[in-house]
Amino acid sequence: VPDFAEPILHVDMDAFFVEVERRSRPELRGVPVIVGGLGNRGVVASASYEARRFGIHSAMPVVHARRLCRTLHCVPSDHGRYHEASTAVFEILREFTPEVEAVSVDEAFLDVSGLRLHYPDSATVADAIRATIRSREGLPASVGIASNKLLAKLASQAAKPDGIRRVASGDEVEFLHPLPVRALWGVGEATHASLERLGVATVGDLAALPRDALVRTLGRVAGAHLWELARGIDERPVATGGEAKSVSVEETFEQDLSDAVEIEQHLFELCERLSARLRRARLAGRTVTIKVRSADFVTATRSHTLHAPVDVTAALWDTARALWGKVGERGPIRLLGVGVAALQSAEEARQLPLTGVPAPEVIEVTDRIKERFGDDAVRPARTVRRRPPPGSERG
DNA sequence: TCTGGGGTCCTAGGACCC
DNA sequence: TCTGGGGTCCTAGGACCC
Repeated sequence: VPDFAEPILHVDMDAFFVEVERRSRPELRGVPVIVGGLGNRGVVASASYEARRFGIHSAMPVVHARRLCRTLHCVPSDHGRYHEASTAVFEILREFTPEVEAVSVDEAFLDVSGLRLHYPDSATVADAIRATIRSREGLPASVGIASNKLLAKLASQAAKPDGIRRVASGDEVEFLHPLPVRALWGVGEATHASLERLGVATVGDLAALPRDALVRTLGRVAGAHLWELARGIDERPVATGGEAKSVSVEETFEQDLSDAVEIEQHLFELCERLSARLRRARLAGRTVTIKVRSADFVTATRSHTLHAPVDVTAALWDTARALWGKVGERGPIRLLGVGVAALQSAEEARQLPLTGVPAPEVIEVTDRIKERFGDDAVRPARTVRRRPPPGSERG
């Protein structure tokens, strides 16, 4: 049996968060909908195709989207549900082949070479995948089919919404060269601006540039990579597995924070959330980073690498507080974040004894209480606000 | 219009080591 | 007095992705 000529599939869920909401809320079908943060600083996370016709797109501030479409339905994000739906979709993909690379919560590459004894071609596999996701999960997916990841990804974009598109071997350059350079993986706003200055608008223009010129303007790795992509060359394999390299939490405040005590309380709460996520994932890490964005949107990071990996709040907090002291005065704060990198599994990372760290039994018990009754069920006294929240009687 | 949250990877300089 | 070559690790920032 000959190999498939186009063995790589890119499966991309259409308006994923919106479609998950629509399963349980029929009134959202066929109308302009966005899912996103609904606070005054929220942005669009997912927009229905009806909403996109108004010029609405991901990452756009919600207030702006509302102005573009008077009848827009705005739904607050519920990441727990999207995560569940994502798990179900990935289970379906892995029923077809174990060669699945998760790109994000709603996107994956598949190498379906191994199915050549069971299907006449990879397009038939793609049809079966789409039909299964539709019937079992009630969700639309688009699939791009090609000889490599770059082209499969671009093909799925061309297939959207709820479609399928194959780039036949031999037709790669014909498909690729008319596309705008911005469509290429790795060409963002900054690279696009640099390329525009070189007179590059399409992928075809890019392919006409000498390799040296690209490496000079974009750097060694990015330049060389882009030069190959412009020719349709992409030998990156579909990589399964892929362990997390960092874990982080961050929060943009409804109003910028100026009060030092309040800032420290938020930083502490972030350490708590991060610690809970690390332990749930059975991970610990050595490099702690804090992120601070001031009112003018300028972002600074400070990081410190410890001798031993940590996962408990107290250890994260000790380091985060010391890093906060290194940031210096920068006026009102818009965002705070805490992250951990240089990860190891918690089992191999036996922690050194640290002062102020609660006994393992205490941590285990509070984790179990939170699993059962929610994250707010047990909290350190430090995270209790000094002023009562609006509407509460005693605080 | 005014810019979320969670990630990955690259670059560049400095410290440090052989 | 003038001071190599190469490697790793750490830190800060930035581009990019969904």
